[in-house]
Amino acid sequence: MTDLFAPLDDHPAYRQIANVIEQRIVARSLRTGDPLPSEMDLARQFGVNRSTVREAIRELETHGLLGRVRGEKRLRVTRPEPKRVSSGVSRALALHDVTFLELWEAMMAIEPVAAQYAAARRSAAQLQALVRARARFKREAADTPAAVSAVVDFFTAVAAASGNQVLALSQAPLNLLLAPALTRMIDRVPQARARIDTAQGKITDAIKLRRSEQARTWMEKHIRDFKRGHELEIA
Amino acid sequence: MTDLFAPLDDHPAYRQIANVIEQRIVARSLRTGDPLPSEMDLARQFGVNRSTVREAIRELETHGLLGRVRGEKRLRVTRPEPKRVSSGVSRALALHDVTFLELWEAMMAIEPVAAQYAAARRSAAQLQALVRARARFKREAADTPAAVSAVVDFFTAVAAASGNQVLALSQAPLNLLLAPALTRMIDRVPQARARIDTAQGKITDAIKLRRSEQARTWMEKHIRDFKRGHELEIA
DNA sequence: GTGGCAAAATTGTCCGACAGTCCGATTATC
DNA sequence: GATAATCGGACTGTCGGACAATTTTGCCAC
Repeated sequence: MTDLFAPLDDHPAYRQIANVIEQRIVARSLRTGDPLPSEMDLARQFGVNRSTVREAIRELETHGLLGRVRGEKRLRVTRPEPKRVSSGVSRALALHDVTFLELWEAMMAIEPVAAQYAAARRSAAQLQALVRARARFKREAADTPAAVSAVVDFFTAVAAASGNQVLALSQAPLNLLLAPALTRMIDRVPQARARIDTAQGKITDAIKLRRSEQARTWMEKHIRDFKRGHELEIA
Repeated sequence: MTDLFAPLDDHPAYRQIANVIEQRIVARSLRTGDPLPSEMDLARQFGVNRSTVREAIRELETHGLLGRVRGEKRLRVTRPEPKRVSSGVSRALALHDVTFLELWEAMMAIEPVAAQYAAARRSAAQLQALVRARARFKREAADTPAAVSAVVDFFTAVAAASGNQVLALSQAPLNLLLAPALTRMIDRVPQARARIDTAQGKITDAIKLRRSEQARTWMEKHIRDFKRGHELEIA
């Protein structure tokens, strides 16, 4: 049944090095903001060639664990930004051909809860961001890509206002997947814009007034509307 | 407010190349399973050195867009596996110092919904996986790391059975974050194991009998228990 | 301390090389 | 004829060295 011998996978050097550095970062022995030693230095320390170190570094860089502040040359330890991480997730999901229904169900699970916590915990600045995203949607409603981007920003702002990083990071990939679906929908369903505007208004008000239950309920209605819109669109 | 001009970041060649290949993959012009041309070939096509190509390839490899089947030498286009993707997310979250409460709130949003859909849609095989994970927990309850891993597997099996890839992928990082918290808790709260066992039993039964509402309710109770356990633990 | 400047260090890219290994074709064996 | 052993080519992982462009650093004058 169970194999007697596990296949031994040889880790190439660049992967081993990446792992070692990654563990240092996760263990906080290399802390956020610390500059990384130079490539030559690392090569010396690990006893490998600089090319090998570079390949290892690329790995960590794409994970968002290393990065450089603009105009600077040396790499520093960075905290992976939600935006970067979530774009990877949504690309993965896109490649797995997720259906609109799958996306919708996940949104239905997350967004209302995020709205609820946002009402309870939003800061003034977070409310501001919400209001701005909403204003932008009103202002640029005619320009489809801009309008869609404003909707995405609105959701992002709600998630950020929830004060819960896990929710925010779980939600972020959904936005990126929503964008294309919403783009199609918003152009083909005439009443879509008005309904989005209404819902965003109600949600914003509830969050402003710290009415958790209302925020949650309106977000639910809002998301439900997306499903109706999608059904109208494909009909 | 918004800057008029975005700072133009000069993309190094290896990043540009990575982007080009990535777009080909996302656009499906390179399809899953296709072998990638050899490094030398790519270098020739892009007009750069092989070292540069290699750095580009590392990026795509860590994103899970490229990989190789064991024992094979050439890279192939791969679909990013949830496991790989979610480990990146959870590492990001860990580095952002998420609190137990944040994690718990997110679990509370996702897991009950996943259980509900699982009851409605699980296949026989998926139910099997669930039952097996549960059995493993009972069997290895004494061995803390094994028990924790069994709990994680149980949650993963529920999410998989939900038939919703988005939910599954949103849930996966939560598991990885849960593990350390659960490890501490399970050892310090005597009744934890019994309560987990009860809850898993109820959830499994509900999913087996396709009782969506019951599955959801019991999962909610189960997750709530984690919070109580955590409060007991730190008390 | 501040500003300016030249030297040293660092990154991005290139070239060439070599051992180990995988693959395909050819040849040897039953 | 089918299978097994063999061989050469192709490819990857790693190495060493090199060079232009740019950043960082050390130093000096103010």
